Amino acid sequence: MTLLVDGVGGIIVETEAYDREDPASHSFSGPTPRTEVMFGPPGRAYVYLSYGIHWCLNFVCREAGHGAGVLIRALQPTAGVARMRLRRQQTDLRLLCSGPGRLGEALGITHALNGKRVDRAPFSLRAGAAGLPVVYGPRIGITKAVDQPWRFALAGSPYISRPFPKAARREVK
DNA sequence: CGAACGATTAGCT
DNA sequence: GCTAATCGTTCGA
Repeated sequence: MTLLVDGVGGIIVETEAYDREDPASHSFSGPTPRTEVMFGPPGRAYVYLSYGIHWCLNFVCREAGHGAGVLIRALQPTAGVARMRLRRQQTDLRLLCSGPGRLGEALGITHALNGKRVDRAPFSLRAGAAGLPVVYGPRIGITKAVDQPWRFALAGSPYISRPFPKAARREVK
């Protein structure tokens, strides 16, 4: 899909899934002031601060109260590129949104968007091409549940945050 | 109330 | 490949 925030964004090329019974998920230990949005209705933005520095964007998934989400890890920039370059102080297109923190900075994600519906302004979400090859493998930067292959990406995209292991699986979605 | 810990990135080796 | 930067959240005392 194509994700825009205030008209700025691109094609989602990398994501990770997090679920309630998942030790790597913020929702694992139940609702807290930080994670309560994850336990609300689906289709909302869950925004959290990573390492005290980076605002990261997730979409709340599954039924209300479940506590699942998808971390948006990378975009192929297509809209508002000049604005993203300014925000990121970065000219290389491939380094604009290739990682959840970079993406957050490029799209102007802050805590103010936490809990907002992703089908309303300032968000825009639009379906893109179907039938593209998807690779999946281990998630990045976690220490628990490392065996869950819940990182997904558009196969061959140069805009993902890190390469996949050689053994990564592939399927057509 | 204090301390440890990150769903990361940038910069250097 | 390794590490500092940096601060809200969480957990134990």
